[in-house]
Amino acid sequence: MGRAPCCAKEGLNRGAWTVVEDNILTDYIQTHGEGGWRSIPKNAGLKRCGKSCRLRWLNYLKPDIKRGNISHAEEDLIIRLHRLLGNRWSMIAKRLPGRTDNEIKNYWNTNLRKKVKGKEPNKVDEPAGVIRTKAFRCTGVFIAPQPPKEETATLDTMVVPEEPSMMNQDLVNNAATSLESQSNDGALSMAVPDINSSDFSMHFDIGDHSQTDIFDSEFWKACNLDNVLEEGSTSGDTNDPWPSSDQFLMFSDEMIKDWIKDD
DNA sequence: AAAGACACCAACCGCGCACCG
DNA sequence: ACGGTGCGCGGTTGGTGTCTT
Repeated sequence: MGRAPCCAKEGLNRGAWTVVEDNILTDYIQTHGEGGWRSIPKNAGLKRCGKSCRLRWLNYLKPDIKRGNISHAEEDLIIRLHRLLGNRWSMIAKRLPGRTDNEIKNYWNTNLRKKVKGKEPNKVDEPAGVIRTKAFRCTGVFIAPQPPKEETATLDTMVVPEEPSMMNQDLVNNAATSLESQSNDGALSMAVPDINSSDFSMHFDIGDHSQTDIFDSEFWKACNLDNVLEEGSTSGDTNDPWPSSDQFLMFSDEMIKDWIKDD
């Protein structure tokens, strides 16, 4: 028995959406909210598949969608995240507010793939060392101190800002506590560092927690890393939260190798 | 100016997962 | 525990615009 199609294909419009269809869908969702995609075409009077409606809304009509002109900082972040995550476009998109997975995927395929391949000729589409969010295990995270000013941060440098306002001892303590409390199997441990120490660094084992868990974790929030990104914005646009290329949170190759180590 | 090649990107497709009864 | 349903994801396709010859 095959899988039932998501909707009957007969009598449905296909291809590019018209302005009228866009308006109908927008009006309907603004009135009734997102969700229930399968029922939207019928209720809104659209001759479209529910999936198609969802895609159109999420990738094009949604009000907070930022279109076009992917900045240098965004491009930089996409490359870095792709290096970490591979083709996990939705995860990458989550770190780029206003950008959709489809847009990032297209941008990668049309612009960045060539660029990255050119820089790293031996790379395949899915770079070695990407974090597979399900199959791979992340066993440790190491946060290194900020490099000296004159030292240019590389793709392999993970940076945490020095300013106490962004990351103070309380936050670090809270981060450790919150992340540990999220570990229900006791697999996680973390040494709380002294951030005033000149060789401040944090290293902790995170057991079976995935990359997704890290991004969504209280730890990430407690470390105020999203604010760190905002502080680093270089575009001058207050809606553009993205930092300059030397201010990103990155993971060293060593860490990545450790994460993907098959145990 | 015309035709072919190439680039871009919106949309489609099929699969897997989560949820619910 | 199981099957059905809805949703989200990543890969792919195809239409359209732009560039090159």
